Amino acid sequence: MARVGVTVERLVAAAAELADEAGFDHVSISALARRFGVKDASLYSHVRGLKDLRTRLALYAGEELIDRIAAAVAGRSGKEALRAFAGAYRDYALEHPGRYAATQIRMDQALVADSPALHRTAQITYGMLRAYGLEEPDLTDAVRLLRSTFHGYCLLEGAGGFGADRDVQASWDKAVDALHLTLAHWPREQENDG
Amino acid sequence: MARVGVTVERLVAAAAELADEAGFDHVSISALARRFGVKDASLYSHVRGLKDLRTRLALYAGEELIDRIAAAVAGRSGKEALRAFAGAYRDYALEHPGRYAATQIRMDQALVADSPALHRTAQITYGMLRAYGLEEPDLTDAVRLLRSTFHGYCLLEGAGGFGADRDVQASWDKAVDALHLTLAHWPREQENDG
DNA sequence: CCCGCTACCTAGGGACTCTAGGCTATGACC
DNA sequence: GGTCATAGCCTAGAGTCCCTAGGTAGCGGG
Repeated sequence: MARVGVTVERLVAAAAELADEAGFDHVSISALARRFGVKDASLYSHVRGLKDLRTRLALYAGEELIDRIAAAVAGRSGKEALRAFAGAYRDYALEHPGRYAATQIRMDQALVADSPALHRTAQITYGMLRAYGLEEPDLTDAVRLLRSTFHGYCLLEGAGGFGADRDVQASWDKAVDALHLTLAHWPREQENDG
Repeated sequence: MARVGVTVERLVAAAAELADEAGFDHVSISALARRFGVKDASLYSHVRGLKDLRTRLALYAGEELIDRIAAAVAGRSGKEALRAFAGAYRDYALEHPGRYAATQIRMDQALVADSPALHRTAQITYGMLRAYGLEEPDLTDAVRLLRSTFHGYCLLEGAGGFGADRDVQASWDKAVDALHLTLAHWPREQENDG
């Protein structure tokens, strides 16, 4: 009985490929087993089950994503940093739709809390915003706005939600410009008279 | 053999409830059949299959959502309209997470094209933005930015993605204020020098 | 009244998750 | 170089789900 050499690492890497090829919700134990030429049941000695596999994939993808963002942002600040952040984010989401989808699943709060990727993400995002001179709670509000916009944009674009006859890259650039202005002129309380 | 009286309408309504209770991806033919006290196979005379059911649910939820938004926006303009739009959007997403998730699935392009809800959505959104005096392609860019931000915010909030110790409602209000300023001072080409 | 349609049924195939329990190749230790 | 533990793979089987094919019961219209 030849041993194929399945390990958790190879399993997660294969799951990542499979996610990008077939979509995140097509990542299944049996599909993965097929890919390794092995029976379903064999994978349960490496991974606790489908949920466990998907969680591992999510953490893996989250780390890849923040690595790319960190590399892009390094040495830049202000608008340059924002553009680099946004570009790296969107590129990853479009290049790796399955992995990106994986980063969005709801995980055990315990797992999320002590994930180093999450900490790095927060650190880098807050660091980037430092140039705009915001203070709490505006800082948190701004982070939420940025994350939401990036996330929503990539999801909608990936889902083919932008049907209009307008170049998406140009639209995205404009959105980033607009966000930059928003951050630079963040609404103060006295302006909040709408 | 007592007839329960299953119809497409009752099926979709039950699917909507089930989606909100158990999550969109727990909407299944068999769960629905159980709910009606009927065998799985019986539903296939009302609905072509799971995909068909989900598509119907998506269109149903999309119409509910735009109805709410239209009612909220009616008679308002500018910042008032933006706030009403945003509020109705987020309220729906939070009250009906399953239905909201349903609106985000990828559907047959043919079905999307002649969905009245989609047309109304576009109409109302562009109408709301008219107050800001934008012209194409800025108008489309602005619509995309708004949709992305609203969508991303609701998804992240719904998924428990906002862990920081800051009131989400206040954060949301601030984001809407920021978007208003963004629309009011939309970046022109000559400012795009960063 | 019975004919046809519709609403429901049984039966069954195929895919997937997961558990229980068994065999074997591999590497460590005597 | 034997033997032993364990890790890596297996078969078998239960349970869930989607979906098809073909059969039957209730209900309204001629």
